[in-house]
Amino acid sequence: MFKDLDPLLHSQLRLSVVSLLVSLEEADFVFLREKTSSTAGNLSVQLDKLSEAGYIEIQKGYSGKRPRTTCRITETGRQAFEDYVEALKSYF
Amino acid sequence: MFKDLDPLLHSQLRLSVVSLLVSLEEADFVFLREKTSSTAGNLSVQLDKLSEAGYIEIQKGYSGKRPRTTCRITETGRQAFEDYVEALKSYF
DNA sequence: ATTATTTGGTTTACAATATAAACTTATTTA
DNA sequence: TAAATAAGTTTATATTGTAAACCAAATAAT
Repeated sequence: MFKDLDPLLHSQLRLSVVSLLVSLEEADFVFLREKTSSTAGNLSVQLDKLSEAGYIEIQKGYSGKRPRTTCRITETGRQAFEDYVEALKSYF
Repeated sequence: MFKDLDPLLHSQLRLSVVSLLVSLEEADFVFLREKTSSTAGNLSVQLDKLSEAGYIEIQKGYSGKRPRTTCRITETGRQAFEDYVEALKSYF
């Protein structure tokens, strides 16, 4: 009847992040924080979860002297997003 | 950028219930429990929340001698569902 | 030169949620 | 009349989501 919704994506902030990464391929922490209007703390936690699940890859580097965390979606993450969108359709 | 998702509907079970009620107009507790594959306890709690928010109306009556709880969606609930679907589009 | 502020985060503590287990009350069935 | 089933509700627990507090480094102000 209703398809299960991946709990990892069924969260406003994580869904926003993945949604952005699906089209952008790469985005840094500050960009994501601004686009999602989230706090840094919350974003940090949610990025870790997505990373833990293998949905995104996180690279910590530097932009000049300032730290710069960049994220990109993985194939797993892209697939999960597609599945999520598909599953949602069963509710409408 | 991303529209806020009504937390009351952004829950698999509550969304399932509202989704059913939007097209069915009326459904009883047992029907909802079966269609959503939920436990009675969980369903009971979530129905209360939807009712509390004015998204559904709950009527407790009898079918013969057995108790029968029937639910129907309210105009508020129907509108909230539409808004939720609309908001979701901003993520895709 | 030292102090204060900003930047880019992470950790942690707390509040809210979701969920199932346990319970209740009434009704059949054995 | 005892056991099982039905239809829920209540309550306890585990999981989440979130922001506040924190930290380290860089830049700006005095």
